[in-house]
Amino acid sequence: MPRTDVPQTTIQRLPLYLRALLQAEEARRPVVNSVDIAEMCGTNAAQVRKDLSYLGELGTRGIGYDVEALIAHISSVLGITQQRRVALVGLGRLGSALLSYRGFAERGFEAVAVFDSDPAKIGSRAGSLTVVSTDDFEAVLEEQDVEIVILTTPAGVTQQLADRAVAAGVKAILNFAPVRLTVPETVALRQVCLSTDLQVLSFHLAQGQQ
Amino acid sequence: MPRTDVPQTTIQRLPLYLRALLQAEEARRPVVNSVDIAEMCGTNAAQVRKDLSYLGELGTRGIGYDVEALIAHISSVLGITQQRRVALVGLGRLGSALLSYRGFAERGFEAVAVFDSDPAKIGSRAGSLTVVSTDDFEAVLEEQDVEIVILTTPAGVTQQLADRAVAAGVKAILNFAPVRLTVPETVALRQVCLSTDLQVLSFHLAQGQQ
DNA sequence: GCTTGTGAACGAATTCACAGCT
DNA sequence: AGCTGTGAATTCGTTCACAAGC
Repeated sequence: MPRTDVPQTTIQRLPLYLRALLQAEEARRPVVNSVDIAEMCGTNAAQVRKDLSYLGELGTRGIGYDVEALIAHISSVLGITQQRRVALVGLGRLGSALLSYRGFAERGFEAVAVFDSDPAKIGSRAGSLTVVSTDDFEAVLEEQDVEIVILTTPAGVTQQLADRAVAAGVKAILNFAPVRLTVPETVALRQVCLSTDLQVLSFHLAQGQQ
Repeated sequence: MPRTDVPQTTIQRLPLYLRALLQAEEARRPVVNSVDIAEMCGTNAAQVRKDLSYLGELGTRGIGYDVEALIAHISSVLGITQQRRVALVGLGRLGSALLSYRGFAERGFEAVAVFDSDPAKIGSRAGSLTVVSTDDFEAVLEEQDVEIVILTTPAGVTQQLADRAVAAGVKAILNFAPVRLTVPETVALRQVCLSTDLQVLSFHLAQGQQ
């Protein structure tokens, strides 16, 4: 089970494969082969086989991959067999959208705390949760045993909140604020920049029209 | 001006450099060097120089890069010196959040149409725009000369809307729906999957706790 | 002296092609 | 016969290290 030296790029494709497999499960297909998965994901079969081979010998030669077993295995590698406790910081429009996004809950991510600094929002309801002041950030993070923090806060305060989250023992951060965060090596960090994608598209437009 | 063979990875970093440069401009710094940019972006200086060298000889040896000039040049390569006309499809929570996101307007992306299929929303106001029925999709896309379509629609209808957008002459699509879209080679496509990032973080958590 | 721009070295990821199993 | 798993080949991207220029 050589989980450690799985290439970064492979890890990023695992959620994609998982989605394809869940579709196959939905369609009551017991088995799929690498060509099927590749078609559903927009990659090629060799890539799929190579990626899956990093996780072990999961297929059967001459047959393909057992859908149920492969779902279980990928879920296990991604660490989503257990619920992951998530806190959302910043209940603006984006924060609210993420909080109500079913895709998170479906993949085993459970929102257990919502923070905001706006007194008008503190104490109000957000889904099944009550909005908490960022004054109580560390205390609630520890109390709720939060593993992942999602930041949708204004750029200026985000690094500081990240630092506090790290100090409170949070081990993973998903940042939507348009700033480059610095965190210790031991903390996993993903930065999502929504306007980057538009700019990349714009580049291709500029190419196309010469 | 060898814009064509700029590596994909470099293109993805250009928005990052641009943001750093805009910060430097804000701070009234006339010149920055590759070390400065690297620090602001969390990369290394060699990477910055190599990336920028793909766009031409933009720096001055012994000095660095002129902030204003470099902003202008990167903006030009990214094709955001002109306004880009964008349409949003699907005015759910995520759609609303994106519509009100200042980061888009700041980078030259102008929302010129908003679509939804919900009769309750059609005709209502969204920012300065009126929500239009997807029945009128093609007509309005052409009339408004839309270049980029952002899809935040339910998975099931998304491919179909993408096809219609392509048929209406749209040349770039940003897809937030959790489906893999198929579009012609000539159309630029970016897929954003919000739950992928959480799953990648979860993988690292699973690693950490062994 | 300082900093860019870039060939060359290196490393990582993808693709190929086929041996090995069912 | 069919499909996986994987070394080998290739492509792609990053980093090094230094010559060229201010």
